Amino acid sequence: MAKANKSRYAILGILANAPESSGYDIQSIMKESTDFFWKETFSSIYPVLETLKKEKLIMEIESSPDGRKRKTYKLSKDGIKILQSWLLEDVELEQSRNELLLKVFLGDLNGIDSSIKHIEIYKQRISQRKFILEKAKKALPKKDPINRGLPFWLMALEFGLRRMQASIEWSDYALDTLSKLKKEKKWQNIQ
Amino acid sequence: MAKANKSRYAILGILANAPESSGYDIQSIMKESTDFFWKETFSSIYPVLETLKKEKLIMEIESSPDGRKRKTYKLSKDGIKILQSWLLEDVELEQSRNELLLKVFLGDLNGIDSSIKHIEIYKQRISQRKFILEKAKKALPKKDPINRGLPFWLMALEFGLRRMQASIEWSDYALDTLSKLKKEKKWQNIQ
DNA sequence: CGTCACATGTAACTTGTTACATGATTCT
DNA sequence: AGAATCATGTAACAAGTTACATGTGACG
Repeated sequence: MAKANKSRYAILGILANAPESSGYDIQSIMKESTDFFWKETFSSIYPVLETLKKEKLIMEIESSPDGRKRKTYKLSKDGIKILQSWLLEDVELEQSRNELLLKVFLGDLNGIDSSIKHIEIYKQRISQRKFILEKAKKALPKKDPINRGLPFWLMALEFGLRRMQASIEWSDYALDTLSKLKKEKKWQNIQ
Repeated sequence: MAKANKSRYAILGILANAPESSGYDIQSIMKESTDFFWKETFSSIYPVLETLKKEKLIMEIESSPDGRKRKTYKLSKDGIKILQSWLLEDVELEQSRNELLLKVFLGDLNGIDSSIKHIEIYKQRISQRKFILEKAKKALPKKDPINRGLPFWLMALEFGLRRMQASIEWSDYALDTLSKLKKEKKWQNIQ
């Protein structure tokens, strides 16, 4: 079976929660919410929006010309149906590549210092992201107190936070292991 | 800049550690070791091998015709250089999509039971994978006691184990949250 | 004799990314 | 006036996946 186009469901999903959004809005909303587990670029959003319109899963809303030329959309009944049936389908487990791990795995080809550097940078970046997510979590309940989707967003957030925490702890363990290895002379001066 | 072809480095890396491997071997080795963070299919391995040969980064080894027709390869000096300089380059942080989280995030569109089901399946699958990884970890030191790459592989393994553990714990938390939500009547019978 | 593991590849397709291209409005 | 943000798109390219296609050797 051909790979399913999942961008469309993400876009339908955003549109379901935030009708009268434009392509630009969709990207902004994703940046504020789904960014750490799902991103779309304009180059994918606009064509998908076009396709969805042709398939009558979304409808363009006539906008009062309030200045900017925006095209805004909302879901059609078919769109809701399609989205909901996708939500019911079993999840395909993501099988992503992890370049850091590949480099760590091949670390013996390259000297320990290089691995240490990679992991330090990695730890820093993840910590930054975690910080941003923590801020988002704190801001959340005030921002949108009666939003039905709130507990679901929190759950997703929590997933990110816990995984990031695990990654940070792993970084510390790995850095520790590497510095011990480095002290054992046999690991030094490898090229 | 165009996206770098990373398959080539993974393949070079395997070949560096296991010279005289064939495309088939490379896939088997990856299946046994890098599988949880890096996979290649035959459809990518064979063409990449061909390209690498043309670029003189690997060389085909004349094999004694010991029955099966296999093409085996080893790195050239240039191949080693290219691989090592890639290993030194900063890691590009993976930004993968997580379909489960997208469905969790949009959970309010679809009733709680669906989310529960997704997460239960997810937890099961991750637990299975973790079990496999744990077995690999236990088997490791006996299998290859003087392998220089061993501590690096262990580090990668440990990353997988910790992340999976975090995912499992998150699953429990999420299932708990959902079952509480479900008890609050207001969340029931949503369509 | 049949099946599993070994073994190598091609073709078609989907998808996503990067770079390119353009222009309006709001804010300072 | 200039910068930032709003706003929408196209074109070219790279990469990976699935399905297709074929054949051998070992083992029970």
